[in-house]
Parts: sequence; C-alpha cells; structure tokens
Amino acid sequence: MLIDYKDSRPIYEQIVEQYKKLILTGAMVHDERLPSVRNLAMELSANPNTVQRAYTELERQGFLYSVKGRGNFVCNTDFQLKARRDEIIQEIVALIKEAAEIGVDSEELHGLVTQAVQKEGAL
Amino acid sequence: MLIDYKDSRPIYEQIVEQYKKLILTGAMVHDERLPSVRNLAMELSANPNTVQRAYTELERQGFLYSVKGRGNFVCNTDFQLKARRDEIIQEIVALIKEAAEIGVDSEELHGLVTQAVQKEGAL
Amino acid sequence: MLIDYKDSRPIYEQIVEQYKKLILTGAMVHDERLPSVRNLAMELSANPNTVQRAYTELERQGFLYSVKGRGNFVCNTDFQLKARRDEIIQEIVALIKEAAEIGVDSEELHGLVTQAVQKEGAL
Amino acid sequence: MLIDYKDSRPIYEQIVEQYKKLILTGAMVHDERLPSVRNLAMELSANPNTVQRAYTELERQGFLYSVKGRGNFVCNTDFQLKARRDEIIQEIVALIKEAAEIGVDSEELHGLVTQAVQKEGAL
DNA sequence: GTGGTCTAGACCACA
DNA sequence: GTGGTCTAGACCACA
Repeated sequence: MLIDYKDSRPIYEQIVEQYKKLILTGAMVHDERLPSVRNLAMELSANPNTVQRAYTELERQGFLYSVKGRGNFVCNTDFQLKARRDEIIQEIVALIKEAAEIGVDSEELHGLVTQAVQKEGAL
Repeated sequence: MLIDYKDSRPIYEQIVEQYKKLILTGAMVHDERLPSVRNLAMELSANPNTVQRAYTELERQGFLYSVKGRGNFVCNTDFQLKARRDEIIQEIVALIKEAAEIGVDSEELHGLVTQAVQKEGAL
Repeated sequence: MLIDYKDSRPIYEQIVEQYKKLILTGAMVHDERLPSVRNLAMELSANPNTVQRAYTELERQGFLYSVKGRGNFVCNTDFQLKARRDEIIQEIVALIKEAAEIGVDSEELHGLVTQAVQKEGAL
Repeated sequence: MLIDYKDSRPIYEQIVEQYKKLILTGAMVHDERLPSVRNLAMELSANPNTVQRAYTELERQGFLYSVKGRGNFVCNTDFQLKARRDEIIQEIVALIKEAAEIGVDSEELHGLVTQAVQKEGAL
C-alpha cells in the first residue's frame, strides 16, 4: 500500500481506490481481514481519522463489512465486479461518442486503440 | 451554457469543460468572440472572478486568446484536437487493461461495447 | 507592419516595438516620415488613439520627432543604438549570472550557445 | 521574501519568480515545506487569495505540489532546471541575433560581454 | 490548521 | 466597454 502525497487526490480516496483494486482483482479474497485502522495509519504515517474515513467509504460501497471488536473484512464482490464491468463499458461508450463528436469515427478509433494496445503489450 | 450548482466540480471548471466542448466540436470557430467576462457572469449569476478564472484557464490550455479592451476569442484548435484524440485513446487503453485485470478479456469487452453502442444508437 | 491580436502585449506596444526595430536596423532612416496616425490606424484596423499612444511613446524614447501639420519623422539614432547595445550586453550578463546560479558554468554555457547559434545558422 | 509594490508586475508574479529562484538555485530542496498560504499572506501583508494564486501557478509549472490540509511542498526540479537552462540559451541566442541586426558582430559582442562580466566580478 | 473555491466589489490598463 | 489584478471575507474538504 503506497500513498502518493504529490497526488492531488485526498489520501482517504487513494486508500479507497487501492483496496477496491486489490479486492476486484482477487488479490484480497472474501472474508479476508484488512489491517486495523490504527496499524494502517501507522504504516502510512497518516491520521487514523483518514484511514477510518476510507474504511467507512469502502463499507458504504459494499466492499467490506466491519465486526465490532474483530476488524474489517472483505465482502463477496460478485455484485461489485459486474457493476464495475458495466461502468467500464459505459465509460468506453462515452469516449467513443466524444471521439465521434470531434471527427474520429469508430473504425479509425478502433484501429488506433488496437495499435496502442499492441505497443503497450510489446513493452 | 448551463451550470449545475449541485455538481461537486467547481463552477469555473464546468465553464472550462463546456467551452472546450463547444470549441472542439466546431460549434464555435476560430476567432469567434466569447461573451465578455461580465456578461457571462450575469447570465450564469456567477461572480466575474469565477468567469475570469475559467477564461484564464482556457487561455492557458490554448483554447482562446484574450485581447485587452476587446474580448476573448477562439484559437485555432488543430493541436488541441489531436491532443484530445490521443487522450481518448489512452483512456480507452487504460479501461481495457482494467477490464482484463477484473477478468473481462478484450474480445468479450469488445462484444459488450458494440452492443452498448448499438443500443444507444437505437435511442 | 503586422499586429498580432493573439499576442498578450497591448497593440500600442507592438507598434512601438516594430518601429524601434525598423529604425535601429536602419530600415527607416533619419528624417524619414512615418505614416500618419490616421492612415496607420486604418491600415491596422486599430483605434487612432492607440496609434497616437505608440507615436507619443516613440517620441518620448527619442526615436521620432513630430512636426505639427507635417507629420512624424525618424530621429538620428546614434544615441539609441549605443543604449540598446549596452542593454543587450547587460541582459546577456544577467543571463550568464543566472546560469551560474543554477549550476551551468560560463564555459559550458558558451559551448551550448555556440552550438545553438550554428544550428540556427544552418537552417 | 520581499515584494516591491512599486514594481509594475503583479504581486502574485513576483512571488512566483522569487520561489522559482529559491527552488532552482537549491536554496529550497525537494519536499521542503513552503509557508502556509495564510502565513505568507500575513508576512507580505497581502491577501491570501493573491498568495494562493502564486502557489497555484507554481504547482502548474511543476515547482511544488500541494497536499490538502498539510501544505505546499517543493518538487524534484531536474526537469525544470534543464528547461530553464535551455531557455537561457535561447534568450542569449536571440540577443546575439538582435545585436547582429543593429551592427554589433558576435566577436565584438563577445569582447564587450567578457569585459562586463569581469567588471561585475570585481565588484 | 491548511488548501480550494467563491462572492462582492474596487481600481487599473487598454481600445 | 473589456480584461487583469487585488483586497476582504466566507465556507468547505481534508488531516
């Protein structure tokens, strides 16, 4: 877990993002325990309030559940996975529409994206 | 020009976004005059400073040039168009990578996006 | 004579700059007549007040003299030439000092400048 | 930090210039904290908005990064240093060209600059 | 406490 | 009239 203090996004948001990624990619699994608020705060040299805020947000979004006195645990994320997949699709569709508006038709765009993906893959 | 005061993004950023879109889509053309700072502020019932900030940002990004005592005018945007096209491609590539990480391969994704585009098109 | 309305500098200043250059380089000579305020304003589609302001400034700096009812004429510019030469030297000295402050010594700088001049010359 | 209220340049620009110099010369180092917006404003008897504007500009130019609730900190400036070095070279080249246009050849100029540097050095 | 955004209103340079 | 800068002071998000 790494916080980038130069990032303009608030620290609690960076924590939320990183745990969401760990959970959605399967790096953390159902019922696995997250670090305690206090420990994570020390590890990141952040304020415990900030970590608590991140955990509260993750709970609100259905990524973890907390058990008093025991800690915070990863939820089953089938639902979140499907939701994120649909979000990704909607975001791509929006970008395709914007490209069309500035004169890049979907075939041309498809070609350019394919090229870019191959370049990345070749690195 | 419509500002959403419930939007969490600051007003000046909304103004910037909307003019960028108008300019990139060709709705406003090279050397066309934008409303004066004071007029736009009145129209949006916002403060002239807020509009000024938006215009300064648009100038910095190369979308308009200002002439003291005359007003603000749209720049030639060939460069900005190409830059935005490349940004769109990179954003799509990043989304494809994220999809792969959560277990949606690029063929499946392509199919789902195509479906979504067709649905939208049918609206 | 060309005014760049996209330039952030005021129009009157651009006029001043261009006539100073024409006069210092000898493109306009001692006692040569400048266009009338009215004509130049028309040619540049600028406000006559703006042109008048430029001429007043040029007179103040000793580049032209005006004769009522006859027009504006180029001064002898031996003095201005020497002054501008000294200014150029002072500006270069200041840049050399700044370079030293950021760790570029004068020999290294001399080499880099020589290279840059040759590149320009080769264009 | 000294502001010259008689200077025609705006206060925020003077603040930007001075911090750029402090950072580029190494007087302030990577990750060092700048004064808070409010403190610097008090020290300069300027308005917090004016200081904020200077800091925003310094952030945009890559000289500092800001962390909400914590403060503003100096960036790593390798890139800025190189960029400024190149700017200095280009400015000197432009001055050499201007000198040539008004009849001072580069050898003569070189001699005059060398003299001037030695005089300064002797102060 | 600290930065970010915004309103209200002033004054200046420029055309 | 038009843009640019600035002061005074408020309120919010974040740590």
